[in-house]
Amino acid sequence: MTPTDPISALPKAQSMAPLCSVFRRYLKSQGLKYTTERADVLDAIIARDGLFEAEELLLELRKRGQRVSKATTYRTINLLQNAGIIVQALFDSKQSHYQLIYGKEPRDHMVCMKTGRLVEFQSAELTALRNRICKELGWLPVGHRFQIYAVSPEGQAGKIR
Amino acid sequence: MTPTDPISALPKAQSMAPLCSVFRRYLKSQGLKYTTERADVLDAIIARDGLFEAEELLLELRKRGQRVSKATTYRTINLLQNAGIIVQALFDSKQSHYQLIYGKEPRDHMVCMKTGRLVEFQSAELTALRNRICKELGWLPVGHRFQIYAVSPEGQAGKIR
DNA sequence: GTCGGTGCAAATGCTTTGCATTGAT
DNA sequence: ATCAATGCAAAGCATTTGCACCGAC
Repeated sequence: MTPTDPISALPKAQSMAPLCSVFRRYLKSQGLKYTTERADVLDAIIARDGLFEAEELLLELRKRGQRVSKATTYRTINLLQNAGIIVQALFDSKQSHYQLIYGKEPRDHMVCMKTGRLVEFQSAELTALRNRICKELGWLPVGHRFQIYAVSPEGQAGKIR
Repeated sequence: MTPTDPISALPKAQSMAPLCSVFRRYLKSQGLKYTTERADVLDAIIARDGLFEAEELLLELRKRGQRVSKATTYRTINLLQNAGIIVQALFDSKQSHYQLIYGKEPRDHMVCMKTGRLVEFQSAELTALRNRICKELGWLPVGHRFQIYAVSPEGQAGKIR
């Protein structure tokens, strides 16, 4: 798979410029403090490397023996959104789902309407199209979210339902 | 604007095969009843012809002098989702937003990160890309949701903030 | 030493539900 | 006539907030 492939496999762990310093810089710029709790939340997010919900983060933190309250976790999630490090993702769910996005191509999602299977993918073509649409309208692209609803091969085989 | 345009203007009111009969058929298939309340809710949705929230629907219904309770409105919204007539749309909002989708090309959304302005658009290219991605992976496309985050011309001009 | 941060528990607000009554087929 | 639908009010549940104490800079 090459970068020009419409669909490129996801690297399992994408090593990044230190995210924590990005967060620290954002906090400083806002006159806010970089606390251990906030660092712990970001670490837990990095450890998951994929979609997550607030409740899952709390579990991850507990598992790591890091004690961060529910309130602080939610507050930190909001800060990370403002910092442009994470974004909301996934429709059709009661709880908010988030994904790490800073410095990455957006990861798009494909959901099977029969089995519920969720697949992440990346499409350089989609990003290019998004940029073209923005350019035509005079907007400056920042990011996007793309979710496909479809029926997976298993779903078509009628193995479920 | 032609159908091959990446961005085609939205028809102001797209006349459709009778949506109510689609709904009625779905309800019958589930052993459910087509009540006046459910018809009223669907009518109100058709009248809006765009994004809406549950609360807005209630107002629309009141305006039309149709008395449907909040509970029934929410219940009908869920039925319409199951029937594939409406879907959820838009991230980053506390309330769920829905859009009429049955028999239409999906309408995509572009949100300005400075001013909050929301623009709807359609892209045939995007649908084609979606179909291609599905085909490559052996999935059957059903629909999609696409939301662009960008800065509008006004936002770039710094008129806000 | 100072503010801002944290944790707790209570509050909020959208959405769902239980139950007695009403109504579509 | 029957069985599901409605409306109301109460319950649920994810997320936010007020406040007293705590800790990073």
